[in-house]
Amino acid sequence: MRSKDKSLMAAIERFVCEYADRNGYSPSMQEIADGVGSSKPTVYRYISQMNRDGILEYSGVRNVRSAKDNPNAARVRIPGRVACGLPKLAEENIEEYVKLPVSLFGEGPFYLLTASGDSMIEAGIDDGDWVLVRQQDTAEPGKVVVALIGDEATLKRYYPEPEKHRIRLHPENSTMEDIYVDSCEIQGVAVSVFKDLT
Amino acid sequence: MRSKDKSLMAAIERFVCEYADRNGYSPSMQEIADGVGSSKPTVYRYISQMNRDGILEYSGVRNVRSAKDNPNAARVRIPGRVACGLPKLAEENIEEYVKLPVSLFGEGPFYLLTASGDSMIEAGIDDGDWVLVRQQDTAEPGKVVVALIGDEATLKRYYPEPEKHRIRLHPENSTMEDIYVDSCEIQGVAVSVFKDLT
DNA sequence: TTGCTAATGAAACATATGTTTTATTTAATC
DNA sequence: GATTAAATAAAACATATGTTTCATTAGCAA
Repeated sequence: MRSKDKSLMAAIERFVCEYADRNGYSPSMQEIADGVGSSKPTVYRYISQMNRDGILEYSGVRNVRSAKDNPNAARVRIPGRVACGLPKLAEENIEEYVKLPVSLFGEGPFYLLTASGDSMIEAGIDDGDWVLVRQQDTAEPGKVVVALIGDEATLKRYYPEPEKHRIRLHPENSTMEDIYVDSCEIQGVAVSVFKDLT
Repeated sequence: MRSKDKSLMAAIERFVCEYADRNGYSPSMQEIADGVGSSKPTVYRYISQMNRDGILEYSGVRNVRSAKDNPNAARVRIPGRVACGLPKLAEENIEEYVKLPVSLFGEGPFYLLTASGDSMIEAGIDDGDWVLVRQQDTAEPGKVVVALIGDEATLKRYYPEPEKHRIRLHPENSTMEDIYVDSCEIQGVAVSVFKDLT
């Protein structure tokens, strides 16, 4: 019983990354085969397997990319800018994608919201600002989260109070009261604010 | 005597950029043709011409890219983060480059500064924030500019008062006084603030 | 060693893509 | 409107690329 060569897998992944990094586009099966000293069918089988395993993404001619090792830009989804601020993240609601440099904002998955209201002005989040949100369903205490309260998604600072079996959601606005909920769905953690000055 | 359709050229360039930005790889001739409502041979001829003209680079299957690398991403320089805030824009002082989507921040040339001090807190610019600056040596009244006062570069709101032969530089901090200068060198206009929330 | 199983690579195959040809259409000019 | 030259698009063509087939090879176990 033989098993597929792990070192060949690693070599393919490395070659794909380096080729894309150097040329800006993906290599062909033949080029990969030449690069790693194998044959086209073997590379094809490996890449198909690695695609199934999620190690890299393969979707047609000259389009194989490492799943994790994104170049240096994180893909950011921009949902339709709905007034209430509720992010509809179903694929069909995505208005556009942009890329933001990992070196400044870190790794995704991200989406962008436009902030509405003044509940977070003391955290520097004003009405109309863009908020870059890393999509995740948990958060560390004290982080600014996108929390689903009822049907509305809002930005609040997140303070779980497990000893009281509740969660405190803190608006960064001294004229507003904290909100207490038994539980809430976290849709992401705010990473950065983009404030237009023009 | 007819001449090639400039708007089709622009459409092809735009389609190529948007496709690449969205998908991460180049479109095929057919896809471009469908996208711009033309035919494959026509697109081929346009792209060949545009390649000769240096408008975009075409080098084989599924590899056509805008010559300006990626027009949907503006190249942004990040100078060394010097404490005093003075942007040293000589090429050798550039620490790194990042790319930011034109759709969010507009066209460059940009550079990034880290804000220091509290003179602009009422404009939402706090100590440690990133400030995206479009490099230019003039500004409209009321804009936040990077102004060189003596040897120091500072962020202030720009109010020329030509009738008094002076320029008023306004800190967005009510505890601070306006600064009046006869003239000052403008190094750029602040476009956006990136505020880290993590 | 022998037999078995799986991986491999050469070749054949299928498909996608790029390129050229050619007839047609379009727009400008007279 | 007729003439002309350029641009266009349909089709044919050529090539590159991906995919499958199949005989061979290589490893593993008894």
